[in-house]
Amino acid sequence: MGERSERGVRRGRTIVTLEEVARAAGVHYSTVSRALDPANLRRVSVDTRKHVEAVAKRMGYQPDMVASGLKRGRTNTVAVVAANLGNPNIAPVLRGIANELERAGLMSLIAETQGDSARMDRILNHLLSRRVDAIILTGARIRDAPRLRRIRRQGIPLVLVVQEVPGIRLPAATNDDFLGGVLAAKHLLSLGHRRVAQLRGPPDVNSCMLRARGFSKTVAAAGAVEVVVRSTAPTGSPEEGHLLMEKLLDRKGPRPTGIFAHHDLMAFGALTAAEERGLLAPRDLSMIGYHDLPHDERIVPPLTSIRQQREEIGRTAAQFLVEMLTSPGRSPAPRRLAPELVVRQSTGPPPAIR
Amino acid sequence: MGERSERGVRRGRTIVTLEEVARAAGVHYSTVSRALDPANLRRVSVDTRKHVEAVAKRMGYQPDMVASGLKRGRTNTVAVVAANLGNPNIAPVLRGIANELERAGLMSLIAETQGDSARMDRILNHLLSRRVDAIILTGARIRDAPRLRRIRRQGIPLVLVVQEVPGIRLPAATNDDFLGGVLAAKHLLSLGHRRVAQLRGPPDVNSCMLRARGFSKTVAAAGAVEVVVRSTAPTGSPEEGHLLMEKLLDRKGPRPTGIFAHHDLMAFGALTAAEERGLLAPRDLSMIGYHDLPHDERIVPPLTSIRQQREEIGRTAAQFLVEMLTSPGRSPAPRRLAPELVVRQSTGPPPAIR
DNA sequence: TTTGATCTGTCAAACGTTTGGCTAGAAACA
DNA sequence: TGTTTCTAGCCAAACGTTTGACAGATCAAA
Repeated sequence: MGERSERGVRRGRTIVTLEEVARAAGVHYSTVSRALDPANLRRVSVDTRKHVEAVAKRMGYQPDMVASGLKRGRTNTVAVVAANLGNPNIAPVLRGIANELERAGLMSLIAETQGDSARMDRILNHLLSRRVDAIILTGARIRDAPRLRRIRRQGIPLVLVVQEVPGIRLPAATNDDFLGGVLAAKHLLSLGHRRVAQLRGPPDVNSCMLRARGFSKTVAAAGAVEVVVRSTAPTGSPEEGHLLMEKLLDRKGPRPTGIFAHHDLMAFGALTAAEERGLLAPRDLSMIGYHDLPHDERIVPPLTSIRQQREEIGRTAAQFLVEMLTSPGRSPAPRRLAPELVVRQSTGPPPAIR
Repeated sequence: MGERSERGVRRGRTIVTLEEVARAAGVHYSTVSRALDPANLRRVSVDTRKHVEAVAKRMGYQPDMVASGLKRGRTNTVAVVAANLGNPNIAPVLRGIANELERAGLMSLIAETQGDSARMDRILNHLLSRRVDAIILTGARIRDAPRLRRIRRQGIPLVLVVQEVPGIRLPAATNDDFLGGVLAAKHLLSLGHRRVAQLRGPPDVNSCMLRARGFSKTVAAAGAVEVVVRSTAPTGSPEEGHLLMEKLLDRKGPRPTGIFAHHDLMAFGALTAAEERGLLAPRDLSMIGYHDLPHDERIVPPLTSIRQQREEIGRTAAQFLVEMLTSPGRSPAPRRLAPELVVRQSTGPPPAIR
């Protein structure tokens, strides 16, 4: 084995090793290792264990998880890769994940891709290189499929959250966005709207596609008319909502009275665009958003929206992961949690029948 | 050295090691290590380097940063510990940090304390155990001082961001919150308000204390009257703003006409509370918030607020860190970046002189 | 020819753990 | 007493890198 360092200082940091604790406790360092490892109860007597624990505590011993990780091939760390931390939707999901993982003795560390594929690649490579035990990916785009396949081939457990990616079967915990679209449509239809429209999110985002499909299908089944306006920009910003709403209002023919915006922020912008033409909700049109952001209540008019079980979605994803880690080979089936309609004042009966 | 594993699979993960690349390339594994390390240019011929690189690439070699970290005592990873990722203020700061660190070849990984001291301790211990190269802490509370001293004693570079902690001298990049308070006061005073009040954030948050001080001092210097209302709850939520505003309006005597809320969300709640009593901004009172959140424009009335250089604050903190890592022993002086007043429609002249 | 010097590359010892194997002694059993 | 079975603890080999020490070529200079 050879000589071991006596200094206890490395790169300016005070570091106390097993060996040093062992010397102070008068036992072999492997005994210290066992004494401090709850899984190794049988190999060390109660007295020794107590003694070693006391010495370790006194010396401020902190196990080196890098060394441990190297030996064990496991780091007890899970990486959560998020697309955009500015998205107010994401924090509760991350919290659900972190809390559930902590219960399993795992630590979650978060990285942000900033919606940039190149950065996502760098991050994923780094994390693989770091030998994290698993990866949770939130906000994956449809175009990320090849990337995900590559990761999965490495044999590392991978779970999606918030966004599924069609064409690649991975454990995923998401909101049931198809149902979300259905709920939005049903609400407008039940108020009497017969001419409706969607302000769509980006086509590369699976959840938006699902919302759109759920909405359209429900509208069609009821025999109502959907006015289609193509989405353009890649984000769910107020600016985009404004733009799409203008496109919609610029169309010839009778204008739709019920609008479903795929994102609350888009709804904000759309409401502004409508107001600029003298159209007020809910008098002249009804607006329903998506996500139930914290400010929906404060804006005028308070926005009807679709609420998701954000924390629960995160927790579910974490549970999937723990399941995969404890029984390798398992691959839990994707699960979609039901959203809920939150009615506020931005929706009402259409002007005709008022 | 002994036999090395031939399998290339560990815990279900396909892992290719230096040794395997070396065997395939027909050289010693130390040569592979050197060939792939840009710092070791001189020890390996161009031909060998090219050959090794090709083989490594073909085999999909990914260096094991756990092993490397153990040997080098450095992981090229910086942990960013955030109090609350739901705070819309924080994402741009994190982005500034991540982008600046990436330029220095460092990766930032984020953990969230959820405002819980016990969790913060667990996270910090874990990170120290992980041997991260440095820690950036955002949103530290005043009561965290002992905790921070403990970390610093371990010799790990530690930088504060967004919040300084009085009584412990650490490199920190923050908004100049004293100046923020001054700006808010000056704005109200210049509109003609002579009777003002603050809806304060929690006293355990240094930046709120600074805002309060800057505001009070400026008001006093101008000979105007500040009506004091004690803060109660520990968060900057709309509910708290609502509560404090009610407390303020319940007081006897002439009511203040200019209100400075320490957080935009508090301002939202306060506006609602005022409206419930028939008081509208800016007609009956002026409201100025803090943080310039994205929704300030959409609410009614659009909120006058104080804007910070969020990304720049993050970048500055990261620069401090890089400086500390490259020249150990250095401890950059705290830096406070100037905020900016953003005037919207929630402020105007007081009713008396209207 | 010797003597260096310069390049390339190999050897092997770490880094701090974990863990199978081993052994000394105690306890149990015949 | 002799044999077996436990128990508690030590020994040392890994885990995959990095890196100082060393050595075989090659080449130039003396």
